[in-house]
Amino acid sequence: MVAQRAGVSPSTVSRILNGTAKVSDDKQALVRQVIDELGFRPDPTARSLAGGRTMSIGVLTQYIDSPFYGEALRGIEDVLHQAHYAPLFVSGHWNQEEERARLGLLQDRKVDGIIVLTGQLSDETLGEMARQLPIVVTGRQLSAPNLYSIDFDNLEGAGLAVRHLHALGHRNVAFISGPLDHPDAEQRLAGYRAELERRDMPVNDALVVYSDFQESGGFRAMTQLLDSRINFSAVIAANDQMAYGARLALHRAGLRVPDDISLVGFDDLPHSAFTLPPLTTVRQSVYEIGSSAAQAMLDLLSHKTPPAKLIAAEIIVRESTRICRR
Amino acid sequence: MVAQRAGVSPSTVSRILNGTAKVSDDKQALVRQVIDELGFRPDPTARSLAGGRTMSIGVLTQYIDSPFYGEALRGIEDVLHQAHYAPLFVSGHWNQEEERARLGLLQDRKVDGIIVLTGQLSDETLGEMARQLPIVVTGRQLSAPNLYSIDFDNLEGAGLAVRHLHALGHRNVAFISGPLDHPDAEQRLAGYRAELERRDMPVNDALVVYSDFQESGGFRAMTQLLDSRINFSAVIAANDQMAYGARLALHRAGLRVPDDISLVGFDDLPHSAFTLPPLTTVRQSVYEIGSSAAQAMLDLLSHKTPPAKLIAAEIIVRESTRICRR
DNA sequence: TTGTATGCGTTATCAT
DNA sequence: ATGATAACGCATACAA
Repeated sequence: MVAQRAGVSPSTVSRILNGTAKVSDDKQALVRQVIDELGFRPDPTARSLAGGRTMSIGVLTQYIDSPFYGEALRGIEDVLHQAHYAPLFVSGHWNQEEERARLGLLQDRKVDGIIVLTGQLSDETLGEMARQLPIVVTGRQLSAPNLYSIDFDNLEGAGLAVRHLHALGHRNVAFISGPLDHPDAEQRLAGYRAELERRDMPVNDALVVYSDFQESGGFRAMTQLLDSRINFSAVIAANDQMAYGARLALHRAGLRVPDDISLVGFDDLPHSAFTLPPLTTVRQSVYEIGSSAAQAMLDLLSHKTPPAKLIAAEIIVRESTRICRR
Repeated sequence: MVAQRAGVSPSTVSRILNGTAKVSDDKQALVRQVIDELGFRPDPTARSLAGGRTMSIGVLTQYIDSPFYGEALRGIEDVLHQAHYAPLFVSGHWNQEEERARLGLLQDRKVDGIIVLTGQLSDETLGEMARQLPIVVTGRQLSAPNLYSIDFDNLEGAGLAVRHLHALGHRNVAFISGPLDHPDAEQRLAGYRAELERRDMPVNDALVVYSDFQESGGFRAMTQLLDSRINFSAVIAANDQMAYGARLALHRAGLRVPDDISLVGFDDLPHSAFTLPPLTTVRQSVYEIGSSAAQAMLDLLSHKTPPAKLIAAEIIVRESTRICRR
């Protein structure tokens, strides 16, 4: 510790930096002066070894370049940074083994807590981990000590889409689902079905087709729907990316949106306001789920109980939907 | 070191783990066995303090959710992970001060090297930092000891776009540029101008309009171009996002793409194959710039000289361009 | 080839 | 209120 050039002991300096105990004002001032004369910066590495806290939070995402979760990462980063924590991002690639491995890496690096964005780990695994360090997880609804979960209101979101279409007079509404091992996909599909029943609209398994949340998958799904010759006047895609693909497939088939078919997406990606036609879609604040998750982590870290929270959905009506004319 | 339950000294274990020196095969085997009996994992935190290496590489990006740089992050992550390094991502938000601050954070955390994705720092600043630790930077062309730069061939990329349009008979080609303090923007514009001159096409400042690399900015830029009543049959946008916005503005103005106006973008974002019409665009492998940057960092770390590299561009011809019929 | 001793920069536990 | 000292978990220089 170069700062004992101030003529005091290392511990005194440490106390000043951390506010651990009272230090007389004169020494306080002296040390602070020496500190910025020398441009001294405490070494987080050593701090971790000694103090046990690394001031970093592990964040398990699936793909670091996911257009969907990207905003959540930003929310996490913003909130954490204010609290002088640094996020450590790792990717699980929707693969259980990889998720496990990366989580191990995070534990090795002694992160102070872990935020898990969805993923495929079992609730038990998460519960066990929570005994080691605080966990915040999205896309689930479970609670355990030291574990906090926060989720989108996917059910409501999908319901909103159906309601909008229903109000426009649509009755036969198809659904392009994501992969069912993906919690968001499963919930969105459930929300669609529930709302259909609530409104006495036809619930028909043939109206549901499964895909992969990608543009190309949406294209294939739409093609499949068209080929099946089933009757529908509107389609809901479980995310915007698939909606883009579906929209192109419709175009290739000579069908116009929204004149022939109404289309609604899910997520409201930045691009969606600029597609042709601009896409009607369900928006959930992905940024907010990130920032709330980070805030919850901060709460957990200071032994406060974070408030329960469900991120609201809203429907953004643009030009890809219109009154059903059949 | 619990592993001295194997009856050997801590140093021996350390040697085995790091391959620092020869160890007899029998002890080798014994220790390894004890290691995974105990499920022992070396603590990176302590390793850093003692060894001086943190096995982590700082990555300065601008926005963690940038649709453009996202793939680069993935490339970095993939390569680094194989070499047992972990990336530490921080965002500069296109703001010099923030970039500086975040870089400071990285240095504090004792990263072994830093990868800078573009940004606004001066070459000098970077050069100085390179005296402290290895730096890899994209979007510049500078060389200094311990500093490696890698870049897209933006000039060639823009040239490719012009050449494609020229071959289709277009002569009056407008250009929607990004902000000029952005290196990529500046180079792409220069490439456009150079190719125009090379082919004796009209170089007219009124054909160039400046924007912000966002969809909304592309919309405004296109509107501005249309309002100016200048004559052009094709437009190049300096990135795909602005092309999307421009495309919508064209539609609002009752102009068809490609029938009335040809449009080419830049970046080939995943969405671009699914827009209406699918977008002709210049592709550069962003993933590759990430992976190459990471590889270069690894080379620097092992005191090898990374090969000079310029990431090639190619034009992806889809349906937003066609023969000029004026 | 292997063991011993020392140090990395800080926090924490004692004393004082 | 402050200082001395141990400890964090490993790497490394040196000795054997």
